[in-house]
Amino acid sequence: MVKPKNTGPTGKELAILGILWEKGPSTVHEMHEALHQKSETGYTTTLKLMQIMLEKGLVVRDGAGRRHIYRPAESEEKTQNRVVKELLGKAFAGSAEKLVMRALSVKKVSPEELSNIRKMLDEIEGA
Amino acid sequence: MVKPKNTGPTGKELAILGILWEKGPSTVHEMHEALHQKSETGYTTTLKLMQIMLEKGLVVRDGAGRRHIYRPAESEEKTQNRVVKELLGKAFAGSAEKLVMRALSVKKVSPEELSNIRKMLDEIEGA
DNA sequence: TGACTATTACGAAATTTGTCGTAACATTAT
DNA sequence: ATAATGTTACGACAAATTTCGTAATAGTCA
Repeated sequence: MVKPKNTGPTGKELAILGILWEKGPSTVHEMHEALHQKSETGYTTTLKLMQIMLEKGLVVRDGAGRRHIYRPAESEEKTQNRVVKELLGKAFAGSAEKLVMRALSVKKVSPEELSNIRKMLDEIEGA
Repeated sequence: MVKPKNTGPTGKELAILGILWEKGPSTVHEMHEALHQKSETGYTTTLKLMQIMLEKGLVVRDGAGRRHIYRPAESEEKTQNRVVKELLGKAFAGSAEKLVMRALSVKKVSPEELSNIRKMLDEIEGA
C-alpha cells in the first residue's frame, strides 16, 4: 500500500529539529552533545537519525569537506504549525483555546511574554 | 533495559483518548465509527488498540454484559498537560509563549474564546 | 434449540522507530 | 608514507506501534 506520507516528524526527529532551531545548524557531533543531555543516546544513533532525516527531506546539509553541517529543510514556523495542527486535531477537538489554556497552565510565563500574547490577541481581534 | 515507562500515549492512542473526551464513554463500535472518518482503520485494529490501552491502564471499561464501554483512566486535563509538556520540551524550547502563538495562528478563535484567554492571562498576572 | 449476527479475544504479521556495531573513509600528526 | 584519530556509511537488530485474520463467545430470533 502506498502511504500518503503526510505524517510529520517522529518524536526523536522533532527533538532534533528543536535543537537545530535552538542552536542553529550543527554537526552530528554537536547534535550528539545536545541530545545526550536529555537522553542516553549513542553517537551512531544520532548520526543515523540525521541521515534518515536527510533521506526524508526533513533536513539538508552543507559541507563539501568532511564534516557535514545539518540544518532544517523547512522553517521552524511551518513545522511547528504542522505539529500543532496535528495535536489540535487529535487531543483538543480542534480547539486552539483549550491548547492555549493548557500551555499556560503547564509552564510559567513571564510578564513580558504575557504582554506579547496580549498583543497578539489584539491583532487577531482587530483583523 | 527496563524502561521507566513514562512515555505518554502514542499517536493513535491519543486520537482515541481525544474521541473519548469528545464523545464520552464509548463502545468499540462507536469508536470505530469515529476513527473511520479520520483514517482508514479496520474494526479489529480499533479493537486491538483499545485492548492494549486497557492493559497499559490508559483506559478502563465497564460492562458486565457483552458490550464493553470504555472510558479514559486519567482526566483529560492531566493527559493534555502531559503531552503539552512533552511537546514544549521537544519543539518549543520550553517556551509556552511560542506554543501559544502557534496555536493562535493555526486555528481561528472566536471572540468569546479570545475573551476567555484574556481572562486567564489576567488570572496569571494577578496571582 | 439451532442458525445467525455482533462482539470480543488472541495471535501474529507488517511497519515504523530507535539503537548500535563495524567497516569505510578522510584528516592530521609523526 | 604510515599510524592514529575522528567522522560518515551501512547493515542489521531491537523495540514499539499499527494492522488484520481467524477463532471464540455471547446475544438474538426464527
